[in-house]
Amino acid sequence: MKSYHHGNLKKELLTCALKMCERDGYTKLSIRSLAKESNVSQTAPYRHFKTKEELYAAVATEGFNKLYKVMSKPKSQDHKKNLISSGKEYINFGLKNSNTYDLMFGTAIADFTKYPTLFISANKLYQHFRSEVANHSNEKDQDRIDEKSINTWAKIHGLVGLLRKLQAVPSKVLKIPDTPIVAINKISKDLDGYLERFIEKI
Amino acid sequence: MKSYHHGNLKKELLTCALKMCERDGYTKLSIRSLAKESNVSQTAPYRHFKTKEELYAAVATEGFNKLYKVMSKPKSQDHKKNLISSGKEYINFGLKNSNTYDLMFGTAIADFTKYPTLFISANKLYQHFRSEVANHSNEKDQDRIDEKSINTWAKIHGLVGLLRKLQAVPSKVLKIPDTPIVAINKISKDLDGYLERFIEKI
DNA sequence: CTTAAATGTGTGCACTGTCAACATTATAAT
DNA sequence: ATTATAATGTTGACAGTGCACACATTTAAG
Repeated sequence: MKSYHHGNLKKELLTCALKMCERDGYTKLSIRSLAKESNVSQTAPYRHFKTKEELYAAVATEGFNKLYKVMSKPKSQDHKKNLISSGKEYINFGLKNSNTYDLMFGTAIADFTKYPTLFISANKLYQHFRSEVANHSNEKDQDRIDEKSINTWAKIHGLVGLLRKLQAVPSKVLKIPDTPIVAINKISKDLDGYLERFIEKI
Repeated sequence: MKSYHHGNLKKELLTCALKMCERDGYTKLSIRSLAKESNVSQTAPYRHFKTKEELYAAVATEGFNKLYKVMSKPKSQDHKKNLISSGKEYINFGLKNSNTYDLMFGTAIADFTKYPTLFISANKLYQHFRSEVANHSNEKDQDRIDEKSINTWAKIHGLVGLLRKLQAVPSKVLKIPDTPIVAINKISKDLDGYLERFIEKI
């Protein structure tokens, strides 16, 4: 016997959306399918998410919060190790939650500043990351810290993109020479060593 | 007086699709709107592109060819300058053709190997880029060249993503402290210097 | 206790990808 | 040259989509 009013629909929609997004990709996540999977009428979600982009933003926010959580786990005193560990967590997140990752770092949400909570969550993550870069590089100049942070982030982010292409590709392609696939495949087999080497150069 | 058969519809659809993709973004590029804008019936494009993804692949292929063209322009004997110039061309392309860029490097087309011409075009671009990295770094070991290529590409690609976020954001946000936006804004103001510095470290 | 706000449902519109049936034209086989 | 066939175009239909509107029910504020 269910009541007319759900009571906690927004939260339930959100967790359901997260699950669906990760399962099917955000392009398949529709407001209607979300409603159906939550056993609620087609237009009920509109009471909680005014547009589809707002739903996207909510899912992405959760993503940033999750990623922040794993990247800000208690760390050692070894700043280099910390940074490497964070890098690994980031890459791992990008590979395991690749559909949510798309939403967070793709172009589905053009302007983050339209969604304050999303903006804040994303910034919190950046600030944490930046502080780790600062600690490791032992730098004082703020501009240099900024640049190093951007450098490092850009590279890890780019790497995630490439590793995902690798995942998508049928395995027989791994042997076709002169493709970026073989190069990235080599890296993926020694990700730890790779990270070590490139953090060295920050 | 137009005849029943168009004669060269495929090519015309493709150029029209390129234009529409760049103008409105690939999410807005629908087979039906493409048909309408080409003054042809709703389902006519299906004779030339079996699915929407195949249309995407065709547009992306054109994108890779264009990018290859600008990156492989005749160069000097100075390998470092060449690489910097290529990097600039890449970034410029990503910012000016940002919607096509999404299609080329995003996740709209999961598996490139399903579309041989696309796969070939993308690989040709990579090979050229890789040769420039090899020339500049004066390296012989193929694995190292691969890694340097991936490094460099990942970083430039990541940078393009960040610069695009910057473009999307309202200008007043540029001053909010502790955001990646201010950091990337600083870099964008001296892109040449930035590229110079980071190529130095390859 | 009444009234307004919040939250749910149902219906409808314009759009989408894709398919099947059909019309016309170009091309290849005889 | 005629004919069969393949290529290319049109029409109509189906299910799914975002979203706006009117309506129902419940909650909360006065």
